[in-house]
Amino acid sequence: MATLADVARVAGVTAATVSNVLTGRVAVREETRQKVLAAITQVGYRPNLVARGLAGGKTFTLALLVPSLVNPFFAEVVEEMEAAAAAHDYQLLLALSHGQASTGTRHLERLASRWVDGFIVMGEATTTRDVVALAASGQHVVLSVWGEDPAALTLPSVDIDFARAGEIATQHLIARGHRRIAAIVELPVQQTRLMGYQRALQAAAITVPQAFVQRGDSSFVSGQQAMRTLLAQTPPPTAVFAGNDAMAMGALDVLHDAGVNVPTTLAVVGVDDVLLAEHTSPPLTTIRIPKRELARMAVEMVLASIAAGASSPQRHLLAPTLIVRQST
Amino acid sequence: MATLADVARVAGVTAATVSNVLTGRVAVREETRQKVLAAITQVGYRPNLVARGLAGGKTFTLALLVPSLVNPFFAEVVEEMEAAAAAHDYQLLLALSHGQASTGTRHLERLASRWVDGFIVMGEATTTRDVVALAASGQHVVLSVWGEDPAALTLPSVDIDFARAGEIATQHLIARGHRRIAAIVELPVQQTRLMGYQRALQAAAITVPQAFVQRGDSSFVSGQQAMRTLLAQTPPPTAVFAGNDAMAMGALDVLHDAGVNVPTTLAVVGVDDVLLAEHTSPPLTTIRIPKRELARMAVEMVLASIAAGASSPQRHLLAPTLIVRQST
DNA sequence: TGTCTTGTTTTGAGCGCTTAAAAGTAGTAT
DNA sequence: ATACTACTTTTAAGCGCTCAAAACAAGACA
Repeated sequence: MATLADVARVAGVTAATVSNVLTGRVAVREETRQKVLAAITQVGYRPNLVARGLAGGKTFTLALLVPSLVNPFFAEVVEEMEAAAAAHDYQLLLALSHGQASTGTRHLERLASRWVDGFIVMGEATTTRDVVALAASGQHVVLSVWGEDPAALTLPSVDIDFARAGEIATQHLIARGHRRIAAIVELPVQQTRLMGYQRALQAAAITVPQAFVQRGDSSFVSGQQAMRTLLAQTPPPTAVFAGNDAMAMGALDVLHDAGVNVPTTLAVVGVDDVLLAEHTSPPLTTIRIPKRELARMAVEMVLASIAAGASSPQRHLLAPTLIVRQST
Repeated sequence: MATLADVARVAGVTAATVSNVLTGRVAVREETRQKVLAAITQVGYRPNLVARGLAGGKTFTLALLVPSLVNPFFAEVVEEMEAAAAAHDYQLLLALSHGQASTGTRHLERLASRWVDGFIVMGEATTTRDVVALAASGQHVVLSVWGEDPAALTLPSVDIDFARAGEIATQHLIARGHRRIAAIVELPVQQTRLMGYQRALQAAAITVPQAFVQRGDSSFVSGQQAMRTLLAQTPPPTAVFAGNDAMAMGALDVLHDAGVNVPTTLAVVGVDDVLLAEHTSPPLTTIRIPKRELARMAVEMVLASIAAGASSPQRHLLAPTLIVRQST
């Protein structure tokens, strides 16, 4: 691989001049510039980013620590983050905790060895203690989808207003005339959605039996089970708010098999707006999460933090929107 | 951030000695070793991997170029690759082509600036020309899920035997007594699956009308459309081989709405074995792709290539397996 | 003709680490 | 006491690039 020195030799100048041409930091006579440019293409020079990183203290790399890619939510957000980073000529170093905070911690330790310019840590892929320590050590960290940990409040973050998601979903059901509204949520992960659900009910002065709140684990199967339990109650609910689309789809499946008409007899609303939600029968009413905005904002925030040299602990809360289809 | 020199000062030795303790390349007296180790924890030293990369010529980073993460197949494979890489203390630099080969090319160019020790390029995320050039320039490249391009045959690769997938799916349908077997495939991407389908038919001396081969784009919706077209034929097929599960699910959906009994009147088999395949009604018979093995092999292969200094152009073809459920 | 400017290029140090070779430091054989 | 060995540690030269400061050139000005 050709180096700066090679280019310099061919162009008959010094390495510094070539560097000046490349960075544009210092003016270079046009004639020399052309000579250097010609030499660059002649020897097929490509800058060594490692050397540049060492000399300049910047690697143009962002570390992204995420729990998992099997979860399509994260997969989609990561996809967008990559695009956003690439748009700023940044590369993404991907680290997955695979659902284990200890794995996330280990990754963070390796990454902290002055590798990357900034960190985006999502979905509690490690402990709050770790990220706070990381930020305290002078690294640029942005949190995303981080839940309610008060210790994390000092760090910049961009989150989804999941309480609002639960609230507008439930408000929608109420507006449709429902009063016996059940919920299927995974706790503690979906705690805030549940709170939004409860807030909406309270605002409408509606009370529901304790057993109307069923727990799931965000999977299709758990949605099925919860729905069966809800159907067994007397009287059963006339509407169900599911914490995510997978569980909502499980519920739809059970209702279908049980011959319960959706939405006439029982309405269902989910959260996520996954691709398949449009194609269930009936098509699923759901809450759309602004994943793209989430991704872009997170990237912009770390980059801004890096550019500014310090991070202003801004906290953004992105609002979800209701997508009405035929399940309500 | 503390440096080697800081540690050296505290331990009362020279930087080289600290380096020797760290790398273990040269023996160090036990007493000195302890002093150095103590100094390391005292100053909270973490090696600067950029500097190490520059000095040692190895960055312990692998570049992963993939078309997209929205496709759950890639998401899952990337997840496994990350785990495999991490197990070898390697980090993954993620680059997505977002379905555009030109984007992939651009990524490759940046990455080639001596950044990474090796490359894994999947799903034709760039042109074969690019990867061949990359390998020719001395980089360690492993291809995966690369289709049939003869120009790529010189490069090491690990692929899925998709022809075999189409074949065993079709053989399964034939064994179930079907003879009027249709196919829904995305071309050219799923060309090999189609070939496997045709091979199985031919081996059983079965001929089907031209119109039994329908094209889709791997989406749920395209599966629906293709299925409607197939149902309109007289006589319609008694079995359908779909190139992936999403299209198979679309087909199931149409059959369900049309009141066609599955599998009695019409059998359906997909490819992928996505999580949801187990939960369709009826549960989908499909072909499972060994994603984990694919991921692990790809990583092992680049690492082996890096370790050896040269790449042996091994080509691995992983066999898929039939998962029989209730749709056939 | 000598001194300033202004514009352009070079010098040289340094980023933090690795590594081969040189220099010490015993301990053992002669 | 001297020469050899076997260990340990240090020296010093990079890896490829950036960047501030110095050096140089040449035209402008007095």
